[in-house]
Amino acid sequence: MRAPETTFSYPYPHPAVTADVVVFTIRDGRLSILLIRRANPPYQGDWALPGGFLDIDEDLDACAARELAEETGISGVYLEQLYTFGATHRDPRERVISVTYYALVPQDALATPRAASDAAEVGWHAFDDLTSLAFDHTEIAEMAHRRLVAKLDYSTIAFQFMPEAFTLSELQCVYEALRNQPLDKRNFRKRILSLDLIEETGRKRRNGKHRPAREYRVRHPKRVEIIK
Amino acid sequence: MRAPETTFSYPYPHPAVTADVVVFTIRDGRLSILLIRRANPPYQGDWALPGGFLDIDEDLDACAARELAEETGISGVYLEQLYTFGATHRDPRERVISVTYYALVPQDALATPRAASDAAEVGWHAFDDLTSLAFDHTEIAEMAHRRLVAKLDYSTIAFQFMPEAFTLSELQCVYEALRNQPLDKRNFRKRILSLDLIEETGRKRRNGKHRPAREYRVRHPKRVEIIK
DNA sequence: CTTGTTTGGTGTCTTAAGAACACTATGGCG
DNA sequence: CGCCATAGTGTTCTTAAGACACCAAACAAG
Repeated sequence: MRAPETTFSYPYPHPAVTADVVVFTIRDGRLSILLIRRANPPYQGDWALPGGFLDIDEDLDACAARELAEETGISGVYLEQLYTFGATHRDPRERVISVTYYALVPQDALATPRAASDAAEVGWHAFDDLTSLAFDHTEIAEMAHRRLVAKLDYSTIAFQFMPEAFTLSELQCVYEALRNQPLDKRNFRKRILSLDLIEETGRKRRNGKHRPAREYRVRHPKRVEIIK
Repeated sequence: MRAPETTFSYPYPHPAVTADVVVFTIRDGRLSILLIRRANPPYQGDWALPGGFLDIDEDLDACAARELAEETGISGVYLEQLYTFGATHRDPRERVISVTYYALVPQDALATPRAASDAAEVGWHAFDDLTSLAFDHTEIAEMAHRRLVAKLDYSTIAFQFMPEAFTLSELQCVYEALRNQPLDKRNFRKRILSLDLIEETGRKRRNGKHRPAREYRVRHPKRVEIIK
């Protein structure tokens, strides 16, 4: 932290710049996002997206990744720039330009959110149950959702929600949660397998008193490709 | 303009924010973009995208539209936010975050670019012939191009290049210039007409010593819809 | 006024992709 | 050993996309 008497001066007014992140996962078959309850004004007590101010010598992507790690303990996940919001009075304190990102966290993820150092409340919320968020964060979350759903159809982005090993039924659940509609099992498996993006691990998953399912893994887990 | 002794101070460093615009049109069947030759350092004499600093009480979209109008005389065209570039040393003077946009200008457009008040050189350049631009503007232009080509397939964005009245052959030329490949005339017309987005004006266009072409207009010229 | 040249305008068949649809297989449990 | 729950598998039909060739209208030239 800087000494309080230090200031930074410019010949023209400059806005502040933040990176804010919409963190998605699938929990119990429902699309959910990670929110932080604000400890201070403005919007004290409201839920908000994780994020924070850009360091002056830090790239935008790095800022988003750092804020995500600091505030939620999540790192190493898929992170993509979404859109930049800068309406003049979106933050009552000063002019703030928010460069927003969205992140996708694998289902299982040990990624149980750890509270930030300042012990703010952090938690997953089903996307469909969102009440209104701080600032313009509701609008941001909705745009992230539209982008995510759109990308389902022409990229391999859904695999970013999967753990290292998974079954085809689990993968289908993810697609169904995102599209909010049931899919035909045979058509789904046919299409996914024809893409040749996943392979069998050779193991089986026993998940109850019924036939066990084959386990699969993604061939290139970090890659998000455009398909079709 | 402000008095030079005025300064603006903040307890933390703030970056500058600009809006820069990739302006596309189709000229002589070739995709072209509008560039400005820089009159001052850095990159003096190089070609750059139109754009400039955000006013502190101005929305981002308004800034892009204003800079476009001021520097090129173009207004009232399709304008969409593209991506935000903020690498730490992309501008040698100070930390600058560039919120980029792309604009589409109708073919005919009286939109002959008028030079800005400071009489900088402004001109159209075929996209395929671009040499390297100032700052990271080459990268920005390439991303805008990728976005534009992608949107061709799932939106009605191409109509933004068309004048009020046009022929199907002209429309096909636009698609061919953007996709950089010839299209089958019959299949093209079948698909376009089946979308029910254009209608005949009733007039014909005489364009030489051959059969005249029917004129069409877009039903909702300002609307860009997602199709399929 | 006939002919040639140039671009405008049209339909059918083939092929590929997506949608609909129902039964057998395997393991756990009682 | 029989029941229950989820895993796994092919075919048919429908729809969209791609390939492909000729006649029409205006003008110019002779």
